[in-house]
Amino acid sequence: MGRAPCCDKASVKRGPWSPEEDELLRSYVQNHGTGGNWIALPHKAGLNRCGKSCRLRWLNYLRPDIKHGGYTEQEDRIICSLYNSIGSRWSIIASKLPGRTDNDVKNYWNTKLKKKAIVMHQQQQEYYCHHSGSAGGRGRDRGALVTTPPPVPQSQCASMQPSPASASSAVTTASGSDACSFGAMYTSSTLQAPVLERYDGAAPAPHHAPSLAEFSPAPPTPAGDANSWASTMVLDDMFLPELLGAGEFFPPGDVFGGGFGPLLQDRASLQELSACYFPNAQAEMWAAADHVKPPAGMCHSFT
DNA sequence: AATCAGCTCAACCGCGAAAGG
DNA sequence: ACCTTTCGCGGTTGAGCTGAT
Repeated sequence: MGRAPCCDKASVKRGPWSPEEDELLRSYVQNHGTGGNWIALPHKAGLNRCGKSCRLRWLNYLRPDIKHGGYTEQEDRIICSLYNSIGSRWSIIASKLPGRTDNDVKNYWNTKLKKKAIVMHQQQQEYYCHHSGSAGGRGRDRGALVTTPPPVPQSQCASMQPSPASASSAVTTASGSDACSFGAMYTSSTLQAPVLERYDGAAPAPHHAPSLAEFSPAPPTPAGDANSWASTMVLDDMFLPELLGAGEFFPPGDVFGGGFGPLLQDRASLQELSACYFPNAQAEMWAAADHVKPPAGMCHSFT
């Protein structure tokens, strides 16, 4: 037997909201708040709507300070960076983007950003396929902890496992293309069987910023080109630790902490979030870097 | 002008988690 | 400890829009 519906779907209005309904809901919430009970709210507000529908309408559309459309390139990068790190945890991603809702971010990703990222990934895979003999050099000489995926032949793309990010989600429905796109970036299922490798090459120059040509699957493309943008976007995520200097908390080059670096307001949050979503990887890092101690009281604000 | 395909995004659905009795 | 109710989340759907043919 299935779960009882939250309301009688036959008797409540469904579909698009009218301006009158919007005004009713807006004025009620502004005057009375939600009262902590969305189920009872529509009746009190004089709306013939399901409580869940009211909640969704308020959160995604009527709430003040909501921004619609007009995503900046920085927001694009944040979304892609977080998606790489934690997968489709849209509420968390949206919480790092003031004025954006999880639904909005999710739609934006599904309709626009994903395509850009896939184009980038396809280029990158071609590169790895053609340079598989030197795959170990991916991490480059940065003295950094990085995940070290084996080169992924394009023919294996369809059968790839979900990325670690997707695996971290309770609802894992990553499509083959998604898994292919992002699994190949940070593969080897860090959550299930962490494989962290330390590269102990020559010490890098301080704040060494890898050039796109050094890592890119394709020759640098003209500025403004979509592929160039996509490549830069994801590559930034891998090297964000350097950009933000997160090495004090995380071993330099850590892709997990790095992805969140510029997004969180303080480094404690950065560390906390990383530990919550990648406990195995975090333990590895603590073990590998004796100057990093696991703090008490993890996962208060992100789970 | 008509038709079609692709895209966008608001809204819905169902599930797990959390809260409360 | 258990059950019920509610919340919050992520995936999916479909109506409307837009551009191509």
